[in-house]
Amino acid sequence: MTDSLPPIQTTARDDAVLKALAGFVRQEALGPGEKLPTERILAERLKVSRNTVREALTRWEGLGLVERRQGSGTFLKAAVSPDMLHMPLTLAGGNDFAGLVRTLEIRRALEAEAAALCAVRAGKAEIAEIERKLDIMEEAFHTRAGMSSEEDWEFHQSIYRASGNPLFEQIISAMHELFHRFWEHPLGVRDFGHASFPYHRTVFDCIAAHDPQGARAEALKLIATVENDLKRGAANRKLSDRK
Amino acid sequence: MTDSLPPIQTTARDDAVLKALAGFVRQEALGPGEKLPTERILAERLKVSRNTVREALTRWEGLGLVERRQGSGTFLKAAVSPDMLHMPLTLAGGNDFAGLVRTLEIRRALEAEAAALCAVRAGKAEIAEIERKLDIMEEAFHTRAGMSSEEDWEFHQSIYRASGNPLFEQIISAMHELFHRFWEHPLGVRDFGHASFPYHRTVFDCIAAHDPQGARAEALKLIATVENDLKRGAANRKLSDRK
DNA sequence: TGCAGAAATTGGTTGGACCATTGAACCACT
DNA sequence: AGTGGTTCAATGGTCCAACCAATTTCTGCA
Repeated sequence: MTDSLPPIQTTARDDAVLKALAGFVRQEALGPGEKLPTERILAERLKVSRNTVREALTRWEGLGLVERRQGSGTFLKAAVSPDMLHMPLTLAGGNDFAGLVRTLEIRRALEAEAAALCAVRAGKAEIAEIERKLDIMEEAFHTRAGMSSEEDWEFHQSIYRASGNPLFEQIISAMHELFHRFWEHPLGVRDFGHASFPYHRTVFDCIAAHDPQGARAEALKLIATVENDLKRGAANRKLSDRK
Repeated sequence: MTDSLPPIQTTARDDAVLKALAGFVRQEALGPGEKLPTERILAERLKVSRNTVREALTRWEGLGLVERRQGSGTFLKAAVSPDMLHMPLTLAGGNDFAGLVRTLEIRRALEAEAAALCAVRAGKAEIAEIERKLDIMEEAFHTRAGMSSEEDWEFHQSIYRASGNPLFEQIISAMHELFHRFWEHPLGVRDFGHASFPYHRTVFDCIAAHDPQGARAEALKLIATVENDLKRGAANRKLSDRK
C-alpha cells in the first residue's frame, strides 16, 4: 500500500556538485585530457566547502573519470555527461589465477558476440580498418617471430569498435587493464598466444563475408587457444605474486 | 626493460586506510549489513585525519561496498576482501532507449555463456535449485496469467550462480539494477515477456541434460523474444522520461 | 641565451568546530 | 501496557583555516 513512498533526500551536496560539474563539462565541451577548474575555484563558485568538492571529485576519481595530479590540477580521463550511469564491479579475490580464468570466461562470451555483431554491422570503412590492424599484426608476427601484445590488442579493439556497441570495448578494456601484466606475459608460458595467431585471419574473413555464425565460432576457437595456453601455464607455475 | 618499476607512492593515505580497513573486516569476519567503526574512531586508531578516513570511505561508497547513514553509522553492503579488484564501468548517455538495447546485447552474450557453462558444471543440487525457481515462476505465470518479474529474475539468477563464475551475476545484476524500471515495465508493452515464457523450460531442460550447445541456443532464443518485445514497444512510444 | 633557484599554483592532509539526523532512554498521559 | 513527546548522546555531513608536498612558472644571474 505504501509502496510508492521512496525516502526523501534531505542532503545531496556531493551529487549536486557532480551534477553541476557535469553540466560545466558539457557546456565548455571539455574532452579527455583537458583540465578542469581547481578545487578552490569550484568551492568558491559553487558556494560549498572545498571538502565537499573533494569528496565529489574523489567519487569521480574512483570511477576512473578524472585524474588528480598534485601540483598540476584535476584532468578529465574519460568523457563525462550529465546522464551517465555507473556500474562498478568488484572482483572478489580476483588477484589469483582463478580470477584470471573467470574474466576470460566473460571475455569469451563478449568476444564472440562482438565478432558476430561486427559481421552484421561493419561497413566497408570498418572492415578496412580491421584488416589494416590485422596486417600490422601479421607483419609484426613474422618479423619478430611471435605474438605481439600491442598489435594483437589493437586488432581486437577495432572489432569491438565496429560492433556498434561501445560497451564491449569498455568492459573488455577494463578487464584488460586489470590483468595487464598477466595478459601480456601470462605465467611465463613461452610462445604464449602463438596458437591463436591463425584464428585472427579466420575471424576477419567471416566478418568481411558478413557471416555472424562463422565469426562467432572462430572467435570462440581463438579464445579457446588462449585458455589452453593458460591452463598449460597453470601447471607450470603457481601464481605466487598475489601481493 | 624498466616495465616493472611502478612509481613509488609517496602519498597513499587513502589506499592505506582502505587496506587497513579491509584487513580489519577480514579479521573481524564482518559480513554485509554489519556496522563498522565510526569515522572518529578510525581516524584515531589509524592516526590519520578524519577527512582522510572520509575520502577513503567515499571511495568505497562510490563502489557500492558500504552505505553511510547519518546518525547511525557506516555499514557494509557487500563482502570486501583485501585483494579485491575494481572494474568501474560508466555508460555514457545510457539513459535512453539506445542504452537499453546496448545493455541487452551484453546480456545476450552473457546469458548464453552462463547457460552453457551451467550445463557443464551444475551439479544435482544446483539443477534442483534452478528447477525449484522455474516451478515457482511457472506457477506464478499460470495463476496470475502473466510474466512475473520477480520470479523470472530469481530463475535467471539461479543460473548465473550455478555457472560457477560470480562475475556473470555481478555484471547482469548491475545492469538489471540500472534499468530496473525499464526491465519491469518496459515501454508499456502489454504482456511484455510473454513470448519468452516457454524458453525458460527449454533452457532448463538443456541444462539438466548437460547440453551446453542446446542451452546456449535456447538462451539466445529467449533473449531474442525480449528484444522483439522491446522493438515492438519502441515503435509505440518514445522514451520521454529520460530525466 | 641558458639554467638554477625563488615564488606561485594546486592537490593532499590536518585539526577543530558546528550542523542534521538517528536511535535509545526517559517521561507523562491515557 | 501503550502511545506519544522530550531529551540526549552518537554519528555522519559540512565548513573553515592553516599547512604540507608536488608541480609549474617566473626571475635573475652567469
